[in-house]
Amino acid sequence: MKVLPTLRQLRYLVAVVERCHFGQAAEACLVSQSTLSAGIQELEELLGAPLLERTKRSVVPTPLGREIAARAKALLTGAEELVDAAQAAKEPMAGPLHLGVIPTVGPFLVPRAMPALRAAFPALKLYLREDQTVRLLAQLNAGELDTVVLALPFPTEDVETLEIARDRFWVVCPPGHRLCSAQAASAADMAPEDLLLLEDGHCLRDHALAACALEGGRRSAAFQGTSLHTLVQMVANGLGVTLLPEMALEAGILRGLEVSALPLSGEAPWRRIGLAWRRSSGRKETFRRLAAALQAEMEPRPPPG
Amino acid sequence: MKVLPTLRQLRYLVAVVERCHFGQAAEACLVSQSTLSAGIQELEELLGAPLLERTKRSVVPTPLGREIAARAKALLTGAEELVDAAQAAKEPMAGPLHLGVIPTVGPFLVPRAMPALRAAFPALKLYLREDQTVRLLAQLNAGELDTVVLALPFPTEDVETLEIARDRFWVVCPPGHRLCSAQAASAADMAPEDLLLLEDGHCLRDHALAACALEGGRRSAAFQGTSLHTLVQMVANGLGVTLLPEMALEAGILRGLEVSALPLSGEAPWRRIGLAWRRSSGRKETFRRLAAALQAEMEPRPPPG
DNA sequence: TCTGATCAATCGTAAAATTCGATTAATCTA
DNA sequence: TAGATTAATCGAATTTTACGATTGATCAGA
Repeated sequence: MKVLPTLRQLRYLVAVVERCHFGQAAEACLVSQSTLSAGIQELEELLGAPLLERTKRSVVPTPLGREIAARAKALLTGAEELVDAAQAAKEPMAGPLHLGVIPTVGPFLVPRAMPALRAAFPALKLYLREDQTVRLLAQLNAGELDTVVLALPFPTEDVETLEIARDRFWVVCPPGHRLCSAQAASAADMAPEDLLLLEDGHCLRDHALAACALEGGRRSAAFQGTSLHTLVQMVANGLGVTLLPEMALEAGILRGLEVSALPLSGEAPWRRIGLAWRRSSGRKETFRRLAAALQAEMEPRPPPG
Repeated sequence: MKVLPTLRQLRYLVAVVERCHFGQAAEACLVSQSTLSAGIQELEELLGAPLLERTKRSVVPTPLGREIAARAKALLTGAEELVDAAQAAKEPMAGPLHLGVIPTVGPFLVPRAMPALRAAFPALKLYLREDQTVRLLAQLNAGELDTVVLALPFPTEDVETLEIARDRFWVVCPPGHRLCSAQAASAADMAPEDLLLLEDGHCLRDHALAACALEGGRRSAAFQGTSLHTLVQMVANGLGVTLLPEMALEAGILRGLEVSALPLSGEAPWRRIGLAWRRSSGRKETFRRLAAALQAEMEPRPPPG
């Protein structure tokens, strides 16, 4: 049987490699600097190789140290997931849960669903974080988030998802615009328009373009907004038309504005919203129930004005 | 920061779940029964849930216990790989290495390549194990094997491979057979023959059939042999023809027998032999060098008689 | 129904480890 | 050069870990 390092030692290493500083690492690990120093040395002795380069006032991990630290971090995440699995087996809907949401969903889903979630799962301590898809997924994989609400599909493996809503696109145009009179707008209708979209990085941009069967490459930065509210203002000022997700309309994003909205028609004129979590997570039952609750909460409502 | 179990506790749990017996598990862990018992209880207390059902003379893991044990085993494997990575970074070609080989390669590759491997890597302690592909892969993923020599492709992910040889198929037929006079045999030539193959489970069976563009379903069990030597004997007795890999011929499998051999022609009349290892392994450099050495050793030789 | 055997839990004690605070040695800054 | 910062080292206190012996429960066979 092989001699293994302890998770404690590995935690010390990860802390030091992340901070390049013994004192700060020790503080983060809630131990004294001498304890952490000794732990690192134990690990280096066990592995028979230097993991850190101590040179003139700065600590730098060796290439091997970086490699070992990465493996160590994965092990620590796995150990946490193991504990989560035990906890969730007893009480799936209890304890802290770090939930990420993309910016084109968060402001509309959170106010709408949170009260019901709080009522249904009073023991669940929900910590919310809003960011773009790629960053949320990075945090998910780093174990900093437990689960994420985002638009499907997205480019990552090692993740499981459940769909919680289909969010129809609506075309929003200024008063008097040629599309206003129609019952719906087709993808073909959109091609000649000045289409206002969010800046790069927002998945809504790509999904909106896809729903219209359009390419995004040629669109200039001048037509990019930083939030859906900004886009609506630009439409109201006659700069063009935009596509908004139905949940934004249902949240009243057009209230008090002189613009018209009509549903997008076509093959699949919506984006799919889903809940995602690490394949290795220990709380899948928690996420399934959370997804079911979100799905119920996001059921389509009477069509928005 | 979450309180984590120790790897020691997890190792105890895995040992008990695998054996359903405290005493035997303690022996396997090289600790006393009381120590192991205490360790398990610590773990159950930490996780706040029973992992084992102690009932009348027998120990059975609870569903949660099984789940936790599976996760624990993965963590332990990961920790071993971490140690391997450190060791291999210092000396890639040193230490114990558990190598699996499929039965249609082992008897021909091992005698041929071992002496050179021993000479090239004297510090490498090679432990060999011969079994069929699926079992080798199971053992590879369980961490019981470090690397495996098998035929490509095979149905598994989480594994990296390098090709080490292309092993041509030869048609072996009894003296006076209609094919004997030809320079080579095509896939079409094989269709009407009584083709003798290994029994199910040997990947050589499937790859040989594929090289002839034939289906395996209709072949009866009566035409199945348990080893390549058996097949050759059956051919010598006039029961049909067979396909042998070139490395078997080079090893002299036909010596002293009244049979003829001619190369198979066609699109890809060979099987590909490769070295495989866990994607998460810490000894990739070791495997790359081993694959290179095996490849050099298995270079085609002057065509066999 | 007893008896001996088996098995996991428990207990008390010895050994080993972990931790901390204080100190040291080295390096950098003012 | 004095002071500040940082990681390593040391010694002592504490905690953890391990062991052997024992207990209590269950089972098999007489």
